[in-house]
Amino acid sequence: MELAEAKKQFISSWGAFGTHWGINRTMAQIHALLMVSADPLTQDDVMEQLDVSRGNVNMNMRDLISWGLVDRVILSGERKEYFTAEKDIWKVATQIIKERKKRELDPMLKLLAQLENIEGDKKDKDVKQFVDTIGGIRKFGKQADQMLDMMIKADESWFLGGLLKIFK
Amino acid sequence: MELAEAKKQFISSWGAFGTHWGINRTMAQIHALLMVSADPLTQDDVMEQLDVSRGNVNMNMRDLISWGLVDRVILSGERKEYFTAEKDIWKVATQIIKERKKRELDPMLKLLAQLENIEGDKKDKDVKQFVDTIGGIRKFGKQADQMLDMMIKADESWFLGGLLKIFK
DNA sequence: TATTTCTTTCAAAATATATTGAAAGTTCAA
DNA sequence: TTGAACTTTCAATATATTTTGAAAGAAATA
Repeated sequence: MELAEAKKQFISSWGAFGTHWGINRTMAQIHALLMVSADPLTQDDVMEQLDVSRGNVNMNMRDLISWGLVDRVILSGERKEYFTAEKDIWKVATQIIKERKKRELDPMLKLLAQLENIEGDKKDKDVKQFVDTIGGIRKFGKQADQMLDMMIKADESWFLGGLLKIFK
Repeated sequence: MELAEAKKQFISSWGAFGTHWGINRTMAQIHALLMVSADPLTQDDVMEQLDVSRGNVNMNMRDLISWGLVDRVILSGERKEYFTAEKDIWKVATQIIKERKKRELDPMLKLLAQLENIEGDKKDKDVKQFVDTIGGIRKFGKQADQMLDMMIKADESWFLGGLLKIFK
């Protein structure tokens, strides 16, 4: 397979993959394109290579920056802005974990804590089932939260090397 | 807060949460409803409590069953079908991991393996960047795959108790 | 077998999400 | 300043996804 063809396939698959995880296709594709590009790209480069509009690129690029996955780069002597993506996948993963935790897990845990304190007879089977389910989810969520915090602080070699031995 | 109000809030939040992870709102809400219901429910129960149509309930219920998160239950002497959800959140999580791995991670790893074998001069910086990025993602994906396999096989107490000590 | 009860299907409609592109905004060099 | 080069915004449009509901299908009962 040629480089150009392989790039296309990767970008397309990364886009489809993203849609299964609540990320819009174009955003995932821009991310994929930047990850496999050796040099920073301009908005026009991205527009051309992915065949999408200027506004689309601009908005999704901003979103990627807010996720901490893409950076603006100013090349000296150049007027245009360039964009580049973190290519170390461990850093990408921990960054995504960090953001999703902040945006989704933490608020969910907050809500669950509130819901656990409902009024009503704990002997009632409906009340009991509710409290048990919410309690179980919350306990699990808290453990996950701690585990993810540790992943964020750890470094890649820990994940690649050490972890497996521990699990055996 | 009353039980009814708390249930509503949980169902609504679980639905919103789902949409951030590529799961449609109604499917997530049905799942939430069944998780906090002490007894199995019929399609009509779900239609009424979530205020959605019969067809919608039917299709999403089928989907939940295919994910292994909901089971059909026949109550003896009853004509109607009932539905119930697994309430142990550890089992829910491992089931979701198992399915997503099969549906998404495994095919992605297969593709990455193909993409790594591109033709072209490895000295070329574009070729090099592509191969490096794809290789890094693949290596990471394989480790994640193994780690998730172990989680699937492990039991909840391992996650709740043992893991944390290991991480220190 | 006919009738009732319940389940499934799927085309059409409704809704939600993503995309476009032109206009407005900004920055910088001359 | 002016205007060329570049970026951002956002209402309108297009696309994708979800939902509805009525009709068809199945299964149990009389």
